[in-house]
Amino acid sequence: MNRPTITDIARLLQLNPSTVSRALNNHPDVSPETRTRVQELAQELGYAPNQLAVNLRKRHSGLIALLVSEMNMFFNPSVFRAIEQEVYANGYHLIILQSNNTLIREKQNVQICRQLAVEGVLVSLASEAQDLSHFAPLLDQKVPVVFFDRILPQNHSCSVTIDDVEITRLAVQHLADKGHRRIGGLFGDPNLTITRERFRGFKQVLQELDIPFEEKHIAFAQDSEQGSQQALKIMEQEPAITAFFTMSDELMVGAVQAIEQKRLRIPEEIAIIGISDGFAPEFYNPKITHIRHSGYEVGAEAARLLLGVIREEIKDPLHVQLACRLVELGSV
Amino acid sequence: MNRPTITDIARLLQLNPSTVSRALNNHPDVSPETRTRVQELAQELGYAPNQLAVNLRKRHSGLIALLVSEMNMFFNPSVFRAIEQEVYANGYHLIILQSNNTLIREKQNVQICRQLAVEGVLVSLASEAQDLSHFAPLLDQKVPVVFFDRILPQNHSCSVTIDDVEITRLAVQHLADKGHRRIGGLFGDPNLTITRERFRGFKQVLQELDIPFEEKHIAFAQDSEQGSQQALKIMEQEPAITAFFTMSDELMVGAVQAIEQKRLRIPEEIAIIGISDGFAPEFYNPKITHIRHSGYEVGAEAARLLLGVIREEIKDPLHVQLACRLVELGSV
DNA sequence: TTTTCCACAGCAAACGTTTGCACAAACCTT
DNA sequence: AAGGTTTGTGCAAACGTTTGCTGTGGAAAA
Repeated sequence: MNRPTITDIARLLQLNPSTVSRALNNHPDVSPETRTRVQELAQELGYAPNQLAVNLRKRHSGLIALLVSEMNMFFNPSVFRAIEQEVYANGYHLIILQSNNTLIREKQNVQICRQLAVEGVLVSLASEAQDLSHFAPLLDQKVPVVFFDRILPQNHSCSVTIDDVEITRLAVQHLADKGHRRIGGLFGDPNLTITRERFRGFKQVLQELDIPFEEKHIAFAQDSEQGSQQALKIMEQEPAITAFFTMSDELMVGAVQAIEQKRLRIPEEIAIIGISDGFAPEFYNPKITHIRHSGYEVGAEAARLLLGVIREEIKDPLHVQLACRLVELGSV
Repeated sequence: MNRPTITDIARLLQLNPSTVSRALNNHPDVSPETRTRVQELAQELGYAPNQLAVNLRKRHSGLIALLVSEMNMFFNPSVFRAIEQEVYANGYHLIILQSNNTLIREKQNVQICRQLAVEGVLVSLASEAQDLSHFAPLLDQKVPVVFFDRILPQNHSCSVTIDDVEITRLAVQHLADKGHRRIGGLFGDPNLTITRERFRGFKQVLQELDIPFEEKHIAFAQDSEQGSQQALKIMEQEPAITAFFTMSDELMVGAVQAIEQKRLRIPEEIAIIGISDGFAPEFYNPKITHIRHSGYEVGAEAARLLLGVIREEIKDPLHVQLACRLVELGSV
């Protein structure tokens, strides 16, 4: 037995499909009597509108796309949850497209968005993306786009990030307050704005504190494993290091591994401070002191902005920077 | 400037829309000459088919839905990645629906699937779901459904799980091999089949090993926090406990917290063994011995099954149980 | 009673594709 | 040269809704 359509209901009730449609949508033009007749029969038949037809007719899809580099355990679940909730609460559905950090996939994903007639796009850029030209197909069609987390500075759409310079300032300042002056720094993919900003912040704060910046104190790494190796290398080249700053949970995990491998005690022999929005700092003993920012908030804010743009409540590109705070645990 | 349609191209080329359609779809009925003429113009205009219209006409959406309780860091990212990749590689798109573990939301989500005419559904059940009656709307329409991870036994669709009894057997056996006979057990939501099965396995293995089962050695908890409290309670009621078995990463984290709070050393004073598919066991020092199963594999297998059913390559309900293995690290 | 207006329902077109069928021209058969 | 087949294209309907417009009957106003 096939799904009933509006036309089926119309036939059964000796009505015109248009009347049935209006009745179901509570259009004022239809009498209360027919309205209930229609709605009751619809209920009885288990009628559900064919969204495909509605979409075509209304020329929209009810879809919002999330373009993301990849799902990993460190950042995304909370961001993701926030986005899904916000999007769902507003009657849209979310479709996920991963780029695996490649530009080609990101381009394809943009095309997919266009084909599916998504009504808005949330983007956390692939690390390969050096500019935003591949988003032109969407922007040309006036599809609202909001960038978050991994963004590029030169964007004319809304964006949501955290204040990367401020975040490193908080971290390094805290280390300095505790007397550390030889500070190792572990940074992520140098292609990402987020990395560049945090690195810039790091250098800036050192300068403000009159601590000389040294190349051999810092390193870039793509993941935990590399982070661990780089941390080891730093400690070997400069045994006088008394503290590590790590710009992400992944790198923090790597650094702790290296420290444990060196059999150094935290915080007595070496301190470590990170940036986190997840559970990772709580896993360790002592727990890791870190600057906390909320992935959930980033996601929620990004989704809210996007919905605002879709509803045309927001006209101009807004660049939101979320605040964060120092969480003192036992690692410094 | 609006997006060009097939009709636009037809007009420009003095052709019928149907011919253009066929040309674009490489239908053999169209001459090579017109085919290239059409395709070149399409290229030039940046034509992309209106998927909404295609969907309506073809009566499908190209969408696969993922119904999941909620995104948390412990299980889902890897499952999720696998699913997205598999689904994407086969030309479908993924839409995510969270139930927040409530039955109401799960019912709504089923309705949404029906409305959007999704072509297949992957389900990890909400803990409130006691039966599968609310999936009837989908099954009636012959929409392929595959259950994974959190399933119910009485299902007539495909399912992918891990062998829960076997997994606990491996764990408890390992503890016993190391001489432990007073073993605490931490279990999750008792409404879930996964919990029941693991609990059943736990008792069964104890019996096989001639270890008496005691109520006060075990507890159920919904999250890390509760897990920690319950572990404390167990240790206080029964100080002779020498080992903990935890059925999930969340609970393992809770148990370790409790153990650290009691200032007991792992593994000298108390052992712990878990079940994991993630990084959590690696975070600790010593790393936590655990039974490893692959979330990625679960996701990939579930997606493959679903695609098989969609393509009608798989006719009968298949119940796949994935293998797992003991990973000996330092906690036992 | 006639006019005006409103409430309600129907008609038909439209959204952009796809596809079964018809048809013409060109190509092979004998 | 007549018939049959192939090749390429067009026609029109269909997918299930929504919506501007038209039209009707009856109530209210004159």
